[in-house]
Amino acid sequence: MLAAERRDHLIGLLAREGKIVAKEVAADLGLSEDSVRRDLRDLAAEGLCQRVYGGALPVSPAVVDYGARQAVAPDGKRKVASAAVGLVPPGGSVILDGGTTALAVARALPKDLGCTVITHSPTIVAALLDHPRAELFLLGGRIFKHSAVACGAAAVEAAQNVSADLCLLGVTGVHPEAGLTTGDAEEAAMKRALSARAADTYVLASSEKLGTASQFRVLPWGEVSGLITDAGRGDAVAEELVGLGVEVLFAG
Amino acid sequence: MLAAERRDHLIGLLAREGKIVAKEVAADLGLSEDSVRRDLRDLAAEGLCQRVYGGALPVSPAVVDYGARQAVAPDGKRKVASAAVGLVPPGGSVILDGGTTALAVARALPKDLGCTVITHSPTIVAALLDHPRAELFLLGGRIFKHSAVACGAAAVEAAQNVSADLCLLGVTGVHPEAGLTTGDAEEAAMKRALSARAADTYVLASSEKLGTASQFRVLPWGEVSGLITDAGRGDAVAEELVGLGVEVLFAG
DNA sequence: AAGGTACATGCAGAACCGTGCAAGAACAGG
DNA sequence: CCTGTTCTTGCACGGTTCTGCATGTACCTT
Repeated sequence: MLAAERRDHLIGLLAREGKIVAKEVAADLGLSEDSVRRDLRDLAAEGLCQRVYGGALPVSPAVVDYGARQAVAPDGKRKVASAAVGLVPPGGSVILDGGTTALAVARALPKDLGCTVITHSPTIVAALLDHPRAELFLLGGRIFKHSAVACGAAAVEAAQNVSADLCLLGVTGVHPEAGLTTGDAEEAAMKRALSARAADTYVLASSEKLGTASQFRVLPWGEVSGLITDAGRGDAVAEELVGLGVEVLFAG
Repeated sequence: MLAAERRDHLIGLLAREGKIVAKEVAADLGLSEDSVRRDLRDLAAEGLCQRVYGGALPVSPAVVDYGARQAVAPDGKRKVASAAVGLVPPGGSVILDGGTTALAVARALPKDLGCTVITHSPTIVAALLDHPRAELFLLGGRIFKHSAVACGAAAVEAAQNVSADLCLLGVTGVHPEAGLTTGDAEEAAMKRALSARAADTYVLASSEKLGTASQFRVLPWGEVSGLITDAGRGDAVAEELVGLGVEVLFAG
């Protein structure tokens, strides 16, 4: 048994079983406990495991259930997200808004898609860390805890320095007359700033938002390229928007 | 069952069930009540649970998952983090670096502490979203996926617009001659930029980093206010640093 | 107040750890 | 092919830590 092979075995064991007992492993592999202990010591020094009395534990016990804790988006948002992913130009750049629908888009992005994602949401960044070919650019600023995104003057200013092919915007209200609205003035301003930096802006609108309006206007219909919704083709509000000349993409 | 594993189990149990009955747990795990009691005593001494007659309760019913979150950081980092939290001036501002040790600091911050936290790490932001009285400012820029922080020219530039009372810096190498080092040039530059914006800079150095050096220098000893480590008072490297005039805070 | 339960402490045996050392394997250079 | 060096491995040893039991005390319940 090669030393490196043994190390890999230990790491694998740790991931599978969640713990390592030096004595047991030594017996299994038919070598001395000293060697196992030495390996564990080395791994711990590299931060790959946590050495404890009797064996070792993963650095973070949470890794075991990591996969399970990814909450699934409601069906509607997932449909909208899938359709939105289709608009992202491979090799191009996209500005992703914050919010749960945009997060669904991030999660729906193919893992090996090569593109630049610009966002003011730390959550979106976290969701895309494991996309090796995606370039991430984070817009900083004061954090609005309510929606966990950067807003305010600094964030708007940071947005002035980027541009992109596409902007995917989440809103809370989509109304034929009121236009696109959201519940916070700062957020509305930020969304405007983001939209202004992209060639095309599409709005992510799961069906429950159609026909509703919030307090602060984000954009009038004239300044968005289109709307993505999971509402059916017969939906009254959607049809009204089509009548106004809005390009509506029916997802699902 | 490993001793450390048992401790984690207890913490998890406490978080899930809200209480621990020593007798039951001992029977469940098939070991003596003495061991369980000893563990509970130790946990209570670290402030991770409240010892009561018959078992244990969470330190505060409000923060049921506090202990569980603390548990994900290895012991050394947790100690360093606890000591670092003591340096944060209430009502003041602190620049928090990225990395697992800094994350441990964020998690160790009292939930109702009123202060301004400036960081280039989306992960840190996420960890502090549930601190209602903490003001968060995120420094944006190109995301380095390896360590999940914003780096590069834009991030350094963003840092120029902030200042703080304290900067808590994580590094990968702490060496008496080589100074503070890290494995990436961009990150090193970013750390320098952060440090320059704070009145005081303290380095978070869990014991396994003492005496090691990485490729890129972050700062020489003259430019840091002090170092926080969980190494013992007799540690050779720590003592050498004290001899060099570095203020070393022994957490423990 | 009394009985039972939980607790802290001390102790002994066992398990575990780090270190030093020597034997052997792998390897580079002559 | 031989030789010296380096690295790895297993063993021995002294020290540390853990564990269960016994004992006397503190606490809760009735």
